[in-house]
Amino acid sequence: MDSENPPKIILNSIIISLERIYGSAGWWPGDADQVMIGAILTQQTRWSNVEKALLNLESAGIKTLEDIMKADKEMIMDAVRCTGYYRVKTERLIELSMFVDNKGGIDALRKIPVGELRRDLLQVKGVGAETADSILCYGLNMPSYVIDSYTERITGCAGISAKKEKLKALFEDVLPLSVERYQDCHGWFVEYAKDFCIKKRCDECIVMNLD
DNA sequence: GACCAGGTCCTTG
DNA sequence: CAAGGACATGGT
Repeated sequence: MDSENPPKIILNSIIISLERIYGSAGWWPGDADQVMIGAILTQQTRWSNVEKALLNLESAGIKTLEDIMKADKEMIMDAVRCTGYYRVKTERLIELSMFVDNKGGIDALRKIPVGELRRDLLQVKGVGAETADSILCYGLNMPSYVIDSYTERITGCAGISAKKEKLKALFEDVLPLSVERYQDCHGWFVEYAKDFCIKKRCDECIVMNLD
């Protein structure tokens, strides 16, 4: 499409179009604990399944990472079964909980510089780039842009052939340094992908029809 | 019944 | 490094 234009120009056009369609909306609900738990559970799974699992956990009295550590493992597995990969996800929840506990709790995390905390999070088994950035951006309100496969698909479709790591840098370059902005923008890409890239076809795609 | 979902880790070439 | 498999349930 606009493949002769620089990536920054293309990305700006997409973002402007998406904002016009979706406006802003609190896209990932919940406090820091709920976001962190959800960030693990949503791996390779629909959000509706995660919502069920979060309710299951709550019914079992598990609402925080601290609760995860104290809970019976079988109890956690039962609650998160509906998100798939429930054995590995249970282990990942426990790993993350222990990490946060070792750091002194969530309030202590907020005092760590975002780049440093991101590196530390990536050391946790089961926490990859997207999960780490989701935790930072939506859970702790720190400016770390989240790239997922939808974003890679949409930008690729628009002629930006960068992989996830490069895309993160590109988005953070183009967007103003604002957590709210990062949160909204990532949400737009996911909503857009769900609305147009899957059910509908590419000829209806704004990305392919930028003016 | 096939195919995909708001990934990540581990093993191979 | 890139590619391929494993992890697993639920919805269309």
